[in-house]
Amino acid sequence: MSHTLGIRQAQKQKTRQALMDSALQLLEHQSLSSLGLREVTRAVGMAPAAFYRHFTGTADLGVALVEQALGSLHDTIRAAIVTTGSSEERIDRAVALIAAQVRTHPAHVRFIARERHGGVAPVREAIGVQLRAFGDEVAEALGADPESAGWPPEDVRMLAGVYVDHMVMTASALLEGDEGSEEAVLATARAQLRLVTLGRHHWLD
Amino acid sequence: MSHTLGIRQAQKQKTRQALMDSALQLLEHQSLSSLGLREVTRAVGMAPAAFYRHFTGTADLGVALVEQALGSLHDTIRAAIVTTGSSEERIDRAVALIAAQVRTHPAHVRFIARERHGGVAPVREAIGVQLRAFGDEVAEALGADPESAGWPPEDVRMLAGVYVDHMVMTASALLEGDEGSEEAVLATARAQLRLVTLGRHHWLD
DNA sequence: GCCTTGAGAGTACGACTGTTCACTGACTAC
DNA sequence: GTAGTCAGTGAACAGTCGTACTCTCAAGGC
Repeated sequence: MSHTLGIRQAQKQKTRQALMDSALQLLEHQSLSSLGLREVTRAVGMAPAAFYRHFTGTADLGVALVEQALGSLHDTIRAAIVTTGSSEERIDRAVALIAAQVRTHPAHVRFIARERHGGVAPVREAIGVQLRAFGDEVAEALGADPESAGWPPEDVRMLAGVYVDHMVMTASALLEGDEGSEEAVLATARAQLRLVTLGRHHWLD
Repeated sequence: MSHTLGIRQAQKQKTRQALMDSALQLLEHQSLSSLGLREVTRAVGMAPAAFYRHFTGTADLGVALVEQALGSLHDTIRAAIVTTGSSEERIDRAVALIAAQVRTHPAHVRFIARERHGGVAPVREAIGVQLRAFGDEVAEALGADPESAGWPPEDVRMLAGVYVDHMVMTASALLEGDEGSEEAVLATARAQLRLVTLGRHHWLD
């Protein structure tokens, strides 16, 4: 599949990426429904009309951004679930993973948090699909865990939903707080996961 | 304090409310950062310049909407926490309360969910203040509960945060799903609360 | 090597935006 | 009763917006 693509295609993908990067930067201080097509092209330094060579409109660009922000995260998350160790260690690793993701890709995280309930329906839908996919994958991983033996599948899926929601909440909490409060947010996140883990241990009592 | 206010002031408050109502309606399909001042006045049927008699801009209007959407909810939530009964009964009542709130004021709930991480900083801040106040109030109510005896205050506050976050998540989940999936969302919400309650029982083990 | 393709430039269009200003006329204080 | 206050009007301002059009010219297929 990785056949070398021509100079032309390569250049097109490059400017497409430039459009997405500039858009992501502009979205730091506004939401997608107010992002102008001209605004993006101006930031990249090209004519407005050229935008249409890559996207049908800003909504389309938003969907592409969702793909980029969440598409590559599936394997990472799946791997995080199946790590071994005590509950405490696994919680630490999961929270550290979220913190790392927020630190390395803050703009992507902000975009997802902002547009998850934002005003652009296709983008909302795309994020919903991705998060539901995360939930399914986490549920599958949890189902394989011996601790989930005897659990009804819908309860496993419910628990997976808690983990995914908590991940999103923690990520956006990290963005909102000033950088000094990072450790406090992470400590709360760990405590919350401990609470859930405790409930999980006694679910079938 | 309830001294009859003149015809003039009454009329002003009336149009102010009309502006807020129209804005809320327009915000059903877009976010605040893309809401135009002219758009709102057009919906109300008055001249654009008159807007400034009531708000300094759309951000100011948004903050007023936050106040209206969440300001009156404090007593309701506080009352919901202190109800008696078994854990199961209390969970049912809490979830029913959320469902009722979403059913009676869907536009307000959508606005809060959308702008909580939206592109307008003052509005984000106002929502954050209100939700933190909810958390504090819930924490205070939880602290009075005999079940929380021996809990460190920060753990009580953490638990309160879980409840508030869960409330917001459930509310927005109700909005996203089609009306047929309401009972499924509520069932999941109840299960999640049961999980947290279970963890709560064993927190000090 | 030539012919086709297509990314991007440049220009122009009408519609819409936030903000200002002088104004009107119903209410209110005295 | 009269003078002043002030919510709302209507016109005008300079910008910005999305979109359509023709044009250019480097890359790629044959």
